[in-house]
Amino acid sequence: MGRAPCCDKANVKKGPWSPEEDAKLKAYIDKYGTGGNWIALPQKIGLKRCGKSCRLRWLNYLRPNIKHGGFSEEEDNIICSLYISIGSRWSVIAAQLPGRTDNDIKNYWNTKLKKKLLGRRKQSNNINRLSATQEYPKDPNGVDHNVCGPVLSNSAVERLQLHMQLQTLQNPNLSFYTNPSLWPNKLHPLQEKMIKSLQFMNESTYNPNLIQHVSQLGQGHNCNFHEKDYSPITGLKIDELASSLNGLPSSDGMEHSVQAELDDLVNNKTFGFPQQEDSIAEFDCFKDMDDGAKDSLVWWSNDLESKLPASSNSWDYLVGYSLQ
DNA sequence: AAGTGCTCCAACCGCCAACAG
DNA sequence: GCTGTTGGCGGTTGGAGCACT
Repeated sequence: MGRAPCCDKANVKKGPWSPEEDAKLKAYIDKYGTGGNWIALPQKIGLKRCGKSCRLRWLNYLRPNIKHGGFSEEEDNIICSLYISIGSRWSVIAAQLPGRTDNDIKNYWNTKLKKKLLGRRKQSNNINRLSATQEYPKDPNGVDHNVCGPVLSNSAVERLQLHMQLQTLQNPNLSFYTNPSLWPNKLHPLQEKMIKSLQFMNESTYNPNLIQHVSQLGQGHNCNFHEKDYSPITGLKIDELASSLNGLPSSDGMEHSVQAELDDLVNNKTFGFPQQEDSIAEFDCFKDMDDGAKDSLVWWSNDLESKLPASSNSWDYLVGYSLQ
């Protein structure tokens, strides 16, 4: 048995709001406020609308100081940076943009900004190919062991792709993605995984040199890594690379929740990598590692922590950091 | 001019967390 | 602690308007 509906669906009007309905709702709220109960409000003012619909109409269109359309370049940058950092948490993003609503930002992102930043050509095709055509071997228990394969979620891939473009635009010489001299001799399996994911994305944005570099490193993932194999990419935006990997599915196929990501970020924990050894062990390809190799996995997060000031445990810092 | 496809966005839907009783 | 109600949120849809053939 499902939950009771919030209103009598048969007796409520749906669809676009008329000017008269808008006027009624606005006049009432201006005079009395919402009364703390949206569900009861439409009855009080004689509107045949669902309370939720009234709330949405008020929040998105009728309340004062709402801006529609005409997003500035600065707002574009903020939206993009926050989307990369925290994903589709539109209410959080809207809170950083006075006068904008989450619905407006969501629509703007989905219809314009995403296309503007990622480009339309082949994006959907390649993303779909990535998610729909890849098949991974499973053991008899149905567990996917191919965690070294290109299995980033669409959201993670999209955010990563955006991130690459932004960083490359901002500082091509210091971008990990475009500067071969900054690549380590041997990539971490997760780095390889990330880059292999990019092979399925828009050809206009991934870096062929990087892909070639990965190919030259060999196809296999023996996962017998040693500390010396991972030269830290000194001075690079390792934090950004690591944060781009947020959303990696764990071995049970469940994606890291965005809330958990944000919590980790604001609490100055790892960027995309679990610090605890137990958590690392969840990745099947880490199971055969010796302790030293496991220890080497934390260099991304350690490097990040060295970059973050002690006072970075705040949302403001996170936003500022992502906008750098 | 008519048909078709695409874009945009207002509004809806369903899930979940918080809260009150 | 349990249950029902409400608010809040993100994903999705429907349709109006526009562009193209």
